[in-house]
Amino acid sequence: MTTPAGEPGEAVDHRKGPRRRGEVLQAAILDATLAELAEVGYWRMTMQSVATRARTSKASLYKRWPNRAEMVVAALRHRGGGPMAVPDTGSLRGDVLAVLRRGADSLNGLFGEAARGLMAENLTNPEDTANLRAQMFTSRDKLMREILERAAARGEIPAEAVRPPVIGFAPALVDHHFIIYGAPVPDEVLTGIVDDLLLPLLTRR
Amino acid sequence: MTTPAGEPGEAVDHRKGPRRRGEVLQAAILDATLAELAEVGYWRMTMQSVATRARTSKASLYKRWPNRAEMVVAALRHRGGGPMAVPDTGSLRGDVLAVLRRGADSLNGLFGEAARGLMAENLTNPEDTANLRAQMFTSRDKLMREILERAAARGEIPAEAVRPPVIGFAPALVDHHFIIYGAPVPDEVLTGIVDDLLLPLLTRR
DNA sequence: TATTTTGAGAACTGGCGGTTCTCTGCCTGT
DNA sequence: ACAGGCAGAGAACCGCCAGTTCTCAAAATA
Repeated sequence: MTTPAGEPGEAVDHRKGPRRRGEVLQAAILDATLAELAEVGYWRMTMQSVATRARTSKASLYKRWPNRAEMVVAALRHRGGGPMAVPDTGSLRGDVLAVLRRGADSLNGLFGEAARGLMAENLTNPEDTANLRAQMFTSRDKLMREILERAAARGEIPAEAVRPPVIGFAPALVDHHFIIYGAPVPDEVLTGIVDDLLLPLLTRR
Repeated sequence: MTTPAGEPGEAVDHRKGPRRRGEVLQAAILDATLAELAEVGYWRMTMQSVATRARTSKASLYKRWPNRAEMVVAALRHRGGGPMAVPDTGSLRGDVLAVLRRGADSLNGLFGEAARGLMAENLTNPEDTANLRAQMFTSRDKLMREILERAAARGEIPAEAVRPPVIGFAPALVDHHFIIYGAPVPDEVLTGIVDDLLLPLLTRR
């Protein structure tokens, strides 16, 4: 969130003034990307607007990333917010809700704005973004799996209930709600998924 | 600006063929839209390409619909394919699978191509398309509800299990798969949803 | 026949993605 | 210390498409 020179200031002609390079410039570009994303949203953000805000040129952007989508992905990664810690509330319900709430919170903010744009881009040319897609879901699935296995170890649910479709469907439904109805995803949706679907399914006998 | 062609300037009038109007023209445009949709897909279809294929002009398209999305919706409606009949296979599993398969088949074809494009458009400006969205889901939910209630009447499942989250989540998961992984949606995904999630959830005791 | 409506066709505006070209500041090797 | 080269700045440029507007003529109407 540093946003280097802040907002004001007229354009510094870096042909004369200090010229940034390498990491410094890269960071400035990514910060500008995040700022644009937050300020005008994915769809009003153009390569030119990012370049201008970072006080650099489009060419410098394209030297680093082949298109807007990859630049946005890099910006999100740059911001940090790595894989979330596995919650441990002591109960399956608490753990799952923590994961879903954290996911929903992300979608309600900057990440959601980006995700919305990237998803549309993905719908436009599905083949170009297969790896991005995979990468987005594996960490989440691993998280859910861990939670469920711990619940099984505690005896809260039968171990054989932890199967692939069960692992992924709760977050998928949150995604779906976000895609179809947009942000914010109400908390009732999350509790509904957990209490009406996931828990009944797992604790059946 | 200006450039009102002050002078006649020798117009090339090779518009000699019989000129269509009204409904005939409208139908030709919608057919051309469907053809383009099938041939090059939503994203390579341009207003110009549709106009050219229909042997008309962009102006005639914009006279009828404000943008590509609405034109595509009109084209799909023009093609027919109204609400599907409620399946009655005698078993809950059969009925639900019939609904899901029919939905998946739609997504695998022309409708899916259009839906992909419209969804991306929807992600772009969510507020402009709220009604379209609602219209798409209500009929499907009604269908599922009917199937579940019939199963409850047969005694296959407890009547109190038929609650809103349960009604909608199976088709939502099919959507999600389509959105994330594209078409075609494998049949194993459908049977997985039914056998690993929906049926265990409904028939638990 | 005279008039009105509507379609055809093309030019035009405006914007954006992406590329390329030139100029020049900054770094590095010697 | 200096030369050479790498890399960034800035702008021009290409292609593409959405959407608009203008003119002319064909079909409908009177």
